[in-house]
Amino acid sequence: MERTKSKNEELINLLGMKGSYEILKELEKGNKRFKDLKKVVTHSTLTKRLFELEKFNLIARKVDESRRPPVVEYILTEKGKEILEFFRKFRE
Amino acid sequence: MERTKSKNEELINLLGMKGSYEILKELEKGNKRFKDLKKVVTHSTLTKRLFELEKFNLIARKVDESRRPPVVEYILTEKGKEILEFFRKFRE
DNA sequence: CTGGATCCGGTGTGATACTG
DNA sequence: CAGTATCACACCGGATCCAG
Repeated sequence: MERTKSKNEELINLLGMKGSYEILKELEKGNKRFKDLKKVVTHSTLTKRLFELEKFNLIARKVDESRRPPVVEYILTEKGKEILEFFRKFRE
Repeated sequence: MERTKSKNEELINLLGMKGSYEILKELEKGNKRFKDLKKVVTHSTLTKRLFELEKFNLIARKVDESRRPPVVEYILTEKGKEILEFFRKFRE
């Protein structure tokens, strides 16, 4: 019964997890920093989701190392936009 | 932080839950009965998913009452097909 | 500010037993 | 055959504390 999940199925699981959709929607409005995204999801959940969303290339990290402390921005990728577009279709 | 989820978000959650994708893919091959679907997911999980998938009109139940015991078939709806189509796009 | 590590409680999952 | 009920367990999410 246990099967190895395809990349596709893992992506679906990720989208279903808490915070994923909220983060993507927020980034759609424009690039956001960690502290901004915390308004939308919990700290620990945010940490985990950001890591996974980046792994699937739905978001990208932009780090400015020249600043102290470094400034990190999260950006919605094209793939991320596509996914958001799709789910809009199923609104009623 | 806690918000009431939109129908759309609930649908995403459902798709991310265990068994949803497996059931839809299986029904894509043709109508299936409860016992057939058990090959794909656990008994208890199957019960829950079928109920929720039907609630969102991704699948439909067809019952033949004339038979003893009644024969129940599950069918993939148009909406269910659309969803499967989309996720195919994200294959690599 | 941007995380990581940990602990703890709630919830989905799985196995099993039971019913019509 | 097609479910329902129950219970134990694993895992996810939330809160808190720590670090660069």
